[in-house]
Amino acid sequence: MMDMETKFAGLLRDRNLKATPKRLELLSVVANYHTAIPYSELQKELHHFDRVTLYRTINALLDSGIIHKASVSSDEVYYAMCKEYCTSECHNHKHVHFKCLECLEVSCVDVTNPIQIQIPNTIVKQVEIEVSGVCSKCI
Amino acid sequence: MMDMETKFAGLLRDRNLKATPKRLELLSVVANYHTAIPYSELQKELHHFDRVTLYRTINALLDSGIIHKASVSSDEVYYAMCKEYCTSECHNHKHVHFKCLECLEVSCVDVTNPIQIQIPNTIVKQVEIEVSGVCSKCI
DNA sequence: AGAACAAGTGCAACATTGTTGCGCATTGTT
DNA sequence: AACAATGCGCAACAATGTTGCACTTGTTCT
Repeated sequence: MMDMETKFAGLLRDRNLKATPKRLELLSVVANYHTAIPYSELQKELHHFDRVTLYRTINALLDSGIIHKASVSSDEVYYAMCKEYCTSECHNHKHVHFKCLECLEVSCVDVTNPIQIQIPNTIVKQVEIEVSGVCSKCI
Repeated sequence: MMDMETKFAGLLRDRNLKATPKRLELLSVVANYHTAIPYSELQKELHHFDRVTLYRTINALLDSGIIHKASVSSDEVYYAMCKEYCTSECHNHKHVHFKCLECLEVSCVDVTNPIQIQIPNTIVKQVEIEVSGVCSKCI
């Protein structure tokens, strides 16, 4: 089986991004974090990154659809790997973001039956759903 | 019929906030804007406010549930009046936020049939839905 | 394997926004 | 009218966003 690093390098090269050590490290941190990782945690784990490098690396990965952002209830920003193949134009997720109000963990939850939302006289292109509540561990 | 200013003063006093000219002016700007107002527009219309005053006024009104925030697709932040009676603990909206990708307007759209989301083994407390697409004017 | 080119990174610098403290001004009340 | 609680402007600092530029590194081509 292909190891993580090889897989990440492939993801990067597919999008014409160079597979640099910084990017591979950031991806490994994001991927190994059990849930969506808060920005502050990324900073902590990657404190040896220059602030600007962290900023640009995150942006590059967001733009190219390798990671995605989840900002539930407008406090801190969280990042997680994209599961499906996403591009800069279209982040296509069949999941919702769930934030536990107790432990503050944010996770991506797959939804079985796709959520249909129709708004009269409009074309709906993208739907983002952010749910907050209490997770199984905190009940 | 009660004029706007009197109505706004009532909203404020209900929540033990003083009905100051600044707050009344901000509320009138938010209420008279045809859709959800972007922060930059608030700044523009209220450039005679001190930066900190704008910040604290917005926060006070958010906290007390007189206005609410809509941040669709994580770019600029938008504000709109709360239609139902909200409190700091519970913003209770039966609407979704719709952002037109063409004209960039954000509006609150009422949904007729409430959206039910269930996640196994969790307690769902709040659901926020942000939709983007093309509005009727831009089709 | 090495050269050449395109892309990535660190540093410096500046802009914007968030946040707090404090003294003065204003509102709502007695 | 006067008092107390709250709101407001100013100053100051922190955090983050953003850009330019010089140096380094990954990738490709030979």
